[in-house]
Amino acid sequence: MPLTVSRPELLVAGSDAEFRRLVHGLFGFLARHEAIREGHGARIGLAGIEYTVLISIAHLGVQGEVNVKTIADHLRVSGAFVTTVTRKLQSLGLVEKTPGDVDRRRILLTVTDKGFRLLDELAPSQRAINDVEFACLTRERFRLLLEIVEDLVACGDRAVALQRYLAADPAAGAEAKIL
Amino acid sequence: MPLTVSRPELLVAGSDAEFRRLVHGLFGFLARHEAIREGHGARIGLAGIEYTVLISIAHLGVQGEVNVKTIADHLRVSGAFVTTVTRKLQSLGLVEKTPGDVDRRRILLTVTDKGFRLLDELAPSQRAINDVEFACLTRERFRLLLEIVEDLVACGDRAVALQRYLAADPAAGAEAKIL
DNA sequence: TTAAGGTAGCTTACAAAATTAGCTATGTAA
DNA sequence: TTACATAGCTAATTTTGTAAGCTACCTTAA
Repeated sequence: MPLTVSRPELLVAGSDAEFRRLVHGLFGFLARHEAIREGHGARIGLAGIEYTVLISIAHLGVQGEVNVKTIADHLRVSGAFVTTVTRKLQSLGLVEKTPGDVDRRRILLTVTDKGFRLLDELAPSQRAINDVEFACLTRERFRLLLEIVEDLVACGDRAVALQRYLAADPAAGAEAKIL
Repeated sequence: MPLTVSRPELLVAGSDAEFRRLVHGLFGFLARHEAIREGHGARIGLAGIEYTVLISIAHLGVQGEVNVKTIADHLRVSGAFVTTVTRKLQSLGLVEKTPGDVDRRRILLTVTDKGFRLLDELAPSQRAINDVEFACLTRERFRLLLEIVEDLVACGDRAVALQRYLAADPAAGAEAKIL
């Protein structure tokens, strides 16, 4: 098989196997994290994504106004989907949707008292489970990991941009060999 | 808002904001990685998941036999979905599906010459893009990150197990406070 | 100031992606 | 054998995204 990376820092004995193990590990961890979200939701009678939307509204609400687009961007799902999920949360009495005062295109999303009570109820087991999920992080590892991940996000953006550029170029294959 | 973790190693000035930033960053990076997979696929006329299945069959094939379940487990998708995608790849002449010889329930998946040619053709730009995506990884950071991620996967499994245990227990809320 | 064109946010209706459930065939162990 | 487990497939269902349309807002310029 051809190599999937060429930077020598990422090759071990000329092989990209370790590199691919890293990527696979990242996906594996995220899959577990999603399973745990699903479980948190189940504990309070919600689907994983419903719980995630609810707690996101609550957390983002601390720092400012939250509308449909805020949540869609934060969770990387479509706005239409946020419309659907928040309507369900509204019908359950956990979230309120009020037309914005300053900009009436925006729908202001707020968690109701009932919603907060539900999140409070969940918090103890959520903390216990998160503590186990991240038990392997020492203070130093936590600091390092956060730093690396934020750098990776920035590099990811640049990689997406490069890909877009190469896709536009008809002779991109040849060009890629030079890069 | 109640805290989502309680380990002091993960709290900064009594706040879990940095911790949540880490989790959000991990999801953000993976989203970019998926976008890049989509782009790799597009370059060879495949959807992202089709490209991913194709290259997974090729890579896993190096180490042993690959069947539908192998891929489903590796990519964490349902077996039924792998059935669908591999049928498409088969109809495109990129993958061969042959009933297993020793166990006739298993369907042996192999990449055809045409499939390998496609992957070879893609490889240069794939390498260029991956090099950019992971440009921020020094040798030492790569080593550290791989180590941390594999530990996190193991902790994730334990967290899922704890969650299952707490879900089964009616008085789990109280118990979680003690943990 | 106000009319016109453009943009942004939300929703509705529809389409696609992916899962679950149920079925058949094969393998395994009592 | 009989019973149970596993692999893959098909069909139905659920989940999520896309496209179109509506309303509200924001320029610009007459």
